[in-house]
Amino acid sequence: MKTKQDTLYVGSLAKGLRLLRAFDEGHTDLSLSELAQRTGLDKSATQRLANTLHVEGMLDKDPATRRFRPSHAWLQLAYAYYWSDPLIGQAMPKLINLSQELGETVNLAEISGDHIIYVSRLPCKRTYFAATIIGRRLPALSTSGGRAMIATFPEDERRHAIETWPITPFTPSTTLDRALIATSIDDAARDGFAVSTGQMILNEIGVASPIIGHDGRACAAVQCSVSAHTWTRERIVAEILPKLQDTANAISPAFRAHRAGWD
Amino acid sequence: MKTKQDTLYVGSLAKGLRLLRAFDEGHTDLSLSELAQRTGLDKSATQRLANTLHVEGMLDKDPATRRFRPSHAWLQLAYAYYWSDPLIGQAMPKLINLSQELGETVNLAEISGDHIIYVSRLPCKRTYFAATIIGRRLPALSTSGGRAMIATFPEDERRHAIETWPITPFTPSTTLDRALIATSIDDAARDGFAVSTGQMILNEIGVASPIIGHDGRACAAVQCSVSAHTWTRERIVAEILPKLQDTANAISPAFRAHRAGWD
DNA sequence: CGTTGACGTATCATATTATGATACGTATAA
DNA sequence: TTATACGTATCATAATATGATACGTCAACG
Repeated sequence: MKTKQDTLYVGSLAKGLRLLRAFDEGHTDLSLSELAQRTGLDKSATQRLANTLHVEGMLDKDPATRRFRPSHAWLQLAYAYYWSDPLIGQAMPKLINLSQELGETVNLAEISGDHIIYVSRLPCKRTYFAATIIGRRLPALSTSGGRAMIATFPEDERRHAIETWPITPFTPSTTLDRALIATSIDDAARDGFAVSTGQMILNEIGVASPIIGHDGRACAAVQCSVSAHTWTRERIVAEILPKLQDTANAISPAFRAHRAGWD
Repeated sequence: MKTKQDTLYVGSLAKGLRLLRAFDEGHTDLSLSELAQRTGLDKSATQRLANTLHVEGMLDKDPATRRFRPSHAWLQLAYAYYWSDPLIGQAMPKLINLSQELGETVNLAEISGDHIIYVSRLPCKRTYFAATIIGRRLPALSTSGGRAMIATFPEDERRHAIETWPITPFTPSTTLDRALIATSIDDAARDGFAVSTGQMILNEIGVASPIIGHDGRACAAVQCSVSAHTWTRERIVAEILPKLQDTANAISPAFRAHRAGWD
């Protein structure tokens, strides 16, 4: 990996990207000062970079409050991403079928370092907002999708992930004990699917089945989230799992040959 | 608007953004040379900027082919966008209900200059890929959503849009005659909804109802696309339209007070 | 098998370009 | 009114991006 003092490294561009990344769920619109504060850049630099992003259409600016916001261009980037990811095109029609058959929310998650990221979501029921939008990153160890994927890794990688990947306590019932997670992943390796309960929000049950890539490793998972108020683990395994696994298995072969070793 | 030779304009950042925008549906992964060609930058600049984007995690790079691809970070930007757009949070639960009631694909479109952009899509049926992913921009005049929105504009703006906004012939039946489009928009102004047939793909009927913002102007629309093989205009008006309009009308008041004059 | 060309990579002297301290104008609150 | 915080504008300085150039590798071709 290149160091940041390299002659092949353009500092101004990197700083501009920091402005973009300053926006997140807790920071939906930012003033110039807030932007400077969050990026650690000084006021002048922030001013110039923010203005550039505004002129280039990457940031909207409220003329009254002078606050900046992500622009529609951010969605256009997502659009380009969707075309570039070979998995999406293969998976989308099958996911639509699945969500119609189940009548429950269906997600497609990919591994992204030690997190999973939701790349497609088909909400069928009212849930909390964050569960309805794409691009959300969650610690892989705390999600059914992440566990389903890790379960397909070779022994040493799997152990390394279980021991070192991050866990954030989202709810009181988020599993912090890595031994318990190891058990859950062992189960997933044996059964071919993973389950998580109450990891991200209370009374939520997630079940996921891996999409196997070119080398036997999963790089994605089909996942389904249901409420513990209306579902039991037994009913999930009986009614949801078969169709979920069929879908994941149908996507896997279509996906092979694509996506070798991008880093 | 600032000129590009301003001291408040950081050229390197703008050039970096051009690399990002070089990716689209027809260009899912690009080599260094292709990147240089598409951006008009010389080889050295492209090399440095692409390397920076790679180091910063904005571009993935295939170690074998040395080709660049959008990274998961592009979806994270979309995630941030969703939180920042006040309309989304209001609309999402209502859109989910609507799609469940109708059993047909439901979209949320916003106006973006002279185009519309799909910010949320809830596909229920198998359709072509581009119709299932967010961030797609289409000429406003050729879409039911765009027409529904334009119909809410004051007379002069409406006429200006009809006369000057772009039209791209996507299908043989795309309406190129602006007088016909004017009629369609007049109808929409009278009826409170707009219809389009075969504009983007053949045998597709779109129907849309505007979401009215703070000043009586629409800045978004709820839209539904169905197949002409299974639907007639009459049945659409009878069965789909009432629920579609209810949804749009339910979103409008919740949305007011937000989103003043961002540019 | 050697040649050619296309491409990705690396280097470096030059001056273009970003820098950030500073000062100004304005709105809000004390 | 005064004080404070913020967005905006300017400018001399030097840090940083520039792009011409050269090198290494691979594949196609004669």
